[in-house]
Amino acid sequence: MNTQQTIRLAVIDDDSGFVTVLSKRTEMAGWQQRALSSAIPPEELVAMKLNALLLDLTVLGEDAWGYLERICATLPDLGVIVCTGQSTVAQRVRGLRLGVDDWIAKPCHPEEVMARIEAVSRRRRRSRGEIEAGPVVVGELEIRADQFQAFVGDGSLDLTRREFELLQLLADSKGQVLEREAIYQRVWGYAMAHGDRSVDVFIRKLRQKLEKRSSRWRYIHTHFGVGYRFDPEPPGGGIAPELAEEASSSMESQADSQVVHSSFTAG
Amino acid sequence: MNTQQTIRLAVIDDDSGFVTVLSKRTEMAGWQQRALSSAIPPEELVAMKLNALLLDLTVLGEDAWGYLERICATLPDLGVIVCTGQSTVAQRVRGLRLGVDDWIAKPCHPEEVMARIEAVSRRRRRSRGEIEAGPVVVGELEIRADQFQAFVGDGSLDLTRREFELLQLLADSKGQVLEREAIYQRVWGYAMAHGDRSVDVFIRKLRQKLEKRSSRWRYIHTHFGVGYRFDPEPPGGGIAPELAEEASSSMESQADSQVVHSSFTAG
DNA sequence: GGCCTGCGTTCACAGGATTTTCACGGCTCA
DNA sequence: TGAGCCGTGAAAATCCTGTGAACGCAGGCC
Repeated sequence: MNTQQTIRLAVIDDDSGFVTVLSKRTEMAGWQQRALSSAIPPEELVAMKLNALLLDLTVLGEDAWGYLERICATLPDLGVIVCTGQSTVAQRVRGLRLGVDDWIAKPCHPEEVMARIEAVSRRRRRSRGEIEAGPVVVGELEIRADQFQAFVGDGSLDLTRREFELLQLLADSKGQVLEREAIYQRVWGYAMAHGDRSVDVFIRKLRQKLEKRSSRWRYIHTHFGVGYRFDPEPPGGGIAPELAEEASSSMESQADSQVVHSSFTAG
Repeated sequence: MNTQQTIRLAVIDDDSGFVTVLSKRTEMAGWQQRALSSAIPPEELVAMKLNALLLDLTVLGEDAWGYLERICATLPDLGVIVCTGQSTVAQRVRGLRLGVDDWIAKPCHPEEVMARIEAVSRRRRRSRGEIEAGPVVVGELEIRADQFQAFVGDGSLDLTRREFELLQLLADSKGQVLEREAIYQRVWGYAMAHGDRSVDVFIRKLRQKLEKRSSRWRYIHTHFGVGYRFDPEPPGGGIAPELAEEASSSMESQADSQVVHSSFTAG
């Protein structure tokens, strides 16, 4: 089950011997490694699309904890591994609670460091779902990821990049309620800032382009206080609004909630 | 967001001193811990619905590696942490590559062990796109934490956020009597003000949406002067005690029918 | 370079949905 | 039987979402 994965790794460490030895091994393993001599803003790390970040606390200097915290908050999907020569239990606990994934004591063997990076990165396999397959069809909607285009019934939708990625995510998670934070995380690639309304705005744009008439939204449903759910109503959907409420439960049981929950058994 | 996560942990270790100390801390943190003296089949672990498994390799004896491999294959969503007194780099690398998430050297500080378990669970959860656990099924009720949705028999319940979180807590504590303070603490995330009736109001809302009208409530039972208990079975003495114990999962039986009060660490 | 255009982001506000509070009456238990 | 507790309906307060519009930025064009 352990398919070889290509890992994009950045190392922040001034111990050039260690970095050199490690980079040789990672290169042999086919990883992409980037050596950084000092801390760089989390925003720049976002652009690097890393799987993992290995850093020596001593390089960070004064604001090491603050930096760690910003990193973990901004890039919750990034595997963060700290290595230090000396550290106390309290420090390690603090770091791990802050969001660090692993904490290694130096001196350490490159092979073990790599194994730990792999362990931490294993999760990436599934999280950023590989979405290359054939066209996705949901109701009257058809999404062609390869062509970067979506079609609804008669014509093609003219979607911008973000709109398309959002739609793709929604359609890919048909039937599931997605939290705003999760949407933002997966479409934008980093954590949502407090008070950010971008998701809402893009949902509106999508709705405008996607849905015909608007007594009730047809594809994108709001879950108050939570997020949004993408689900096409049963075809032929001429339910009168006042009847809809009565009918909804039985309706949904048939069409709506065939939502497969493959959740636990990933087998 | 909500409070810290409740972790369901099993420990396979014969070092009773270590296990005892750890269990005290985990209990204080509100985790559910189960101590096992020897390896048990992966299938039985599945039933425990664990977040994490902490094990000492030496307890496993001969077939330690085979057992580890089976565990990791059968329960890909379980966080596995190995702790050993002595180990070589090769052993650690082998374990980590096999699917083990973290490898800790003994002696180790309980607090750090817990922090590492948290880190591993956090990561596991993220990898599934914030999926907490598989669908929880209680009687005719099914709760999908990942989707913020609950289904009862024929259709899906339309629950608000608080309602859902309350239901989730209740179902997760099936059979236990929960004090109002404890409920409030764990759903709202902070202490309940004197005279606050919010819990009662939300219990009513849940009952309205959950239960068919009948003389007695079917799922949520009131314990006068104490709180509420969630149980699809008839209250008190519907089934014989020994059967009841058999029926509930082994993890839950230990806490079964005992009052849980608000001994939660604030913050 | 300067201008135009399209895109993504941010802001403010109104309308609604949800949550909290309150009052009253029925219920439980000593 | 009485005091305290719980269920309930509804008002009040709070919070969330939909929406229009403005802003800043980058790329294309003259």
